Amino acid sequence: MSKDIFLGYIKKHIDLNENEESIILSKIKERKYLKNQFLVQQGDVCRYVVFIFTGCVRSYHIDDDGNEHTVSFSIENWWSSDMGSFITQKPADYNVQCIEPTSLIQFDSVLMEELFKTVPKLERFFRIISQNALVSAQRRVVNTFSKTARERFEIFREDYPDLEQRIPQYMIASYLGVTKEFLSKIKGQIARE
Amino acid sequence: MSKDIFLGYIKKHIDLNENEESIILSKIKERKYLKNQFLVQQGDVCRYVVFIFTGCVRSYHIDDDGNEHTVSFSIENWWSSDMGSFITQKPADYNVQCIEPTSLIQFDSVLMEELFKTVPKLERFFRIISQNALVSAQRRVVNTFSKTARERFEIFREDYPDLEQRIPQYMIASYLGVTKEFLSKIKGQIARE
DNA sequence: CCTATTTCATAACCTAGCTTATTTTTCGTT
DNA sequence: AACGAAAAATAAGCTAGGTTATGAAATAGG
Repeated sequence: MSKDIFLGYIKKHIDLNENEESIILSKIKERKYLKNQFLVQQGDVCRYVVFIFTGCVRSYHIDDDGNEHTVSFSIENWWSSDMGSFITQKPADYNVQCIEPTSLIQFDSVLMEELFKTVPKLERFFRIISQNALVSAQRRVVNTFSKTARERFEIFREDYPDLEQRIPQYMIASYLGVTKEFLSKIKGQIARE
Repeated sequence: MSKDIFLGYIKKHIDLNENEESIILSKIKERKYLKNQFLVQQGDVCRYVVFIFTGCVRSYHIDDDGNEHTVSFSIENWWSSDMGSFITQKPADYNVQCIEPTSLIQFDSVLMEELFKTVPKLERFFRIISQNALVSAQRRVVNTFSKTARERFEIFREDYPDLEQRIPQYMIASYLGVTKEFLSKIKGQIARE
């Protein structure tokens, strides 16, 4: 059952006894979204952190010129949220949108604080998760500066194996920080080799 | 005294009783570095997370072409480390180097785990710190894609008020993701307005 | 105080990646 | 199956930012 996958994921990082497990399960909610539905919209306050069972979710920012910039893709057994908005409860900088039908587990921000009080170990869990996310965000900054668009595309393919087949190309371009036209050119180049 | 500043900083995020304070103080070490000394060198394992009292520290990666890319500057009352190396105890991706004489507090990775056991609240503290750092790293990715170099320079000036006067310009360029020549051009432009 | 080294400015030329536009392909809907 | 809309390919011309080179100014040591 899907909640076992979820607890299993947490237990990779911290130990939980049965009591703690049931407290956690009582505070979370399983939920399904259709393709294109939003978990958060830029400007709204983000109320949830989610853990994804199946499907795929994209976080992206729309800038003043109307261009989209993808912050992350989240797939099976990954987390997603607008963390800044979630922790401050201020308006979100990002849209978080399903690009496939998605089933997931939801952590409400209020219930999350309660959960931290009753199961303080979860602080450790989210510390570890957050540190890992920080490390990869920093690596992405460096890659953006030190690698060409083509190299970043190849890194994307390694980081997200076969996600390329599941999502439109313009989203990949907006993740790499190039235009869709230029990504198309890169693919042409690669194909011709 | 400087350790009070340090505890005060922690107490902005979590409450500590006197006992907890003294446990923390017993596990940390105050230390001074000279200008240009390294806290970590790329390839070594990072053993410390540090909290800076005075001075300034820069984290940067040297890529395969020998170019430097600055990940972050850390000044008074900020944290610094190669987080990826620190938590995995694998070789560091970054150099962490003092660009001024610096006095700081050091958390050793082994003592840190002990500290988490005796003062579990600290998990919460580092969760919050890490989430904040994550949020700003993600914002930096988006800015890199959505803003011009000049706009990023202006954001740098806001994010790090008057740091510009303290450090060489080529380091700022490597933080913005441009060459020092181009940053010099930008400054010329701004001056001419 | 003087010298050597590092840093900064400027400028000419070059290229990765952007813009705009057109055509083709794919996909969702009826 | 067939239509319209979204996505992808391709290409010509353009620009933000890189490269290379040279000289001037600031710093650090001795």
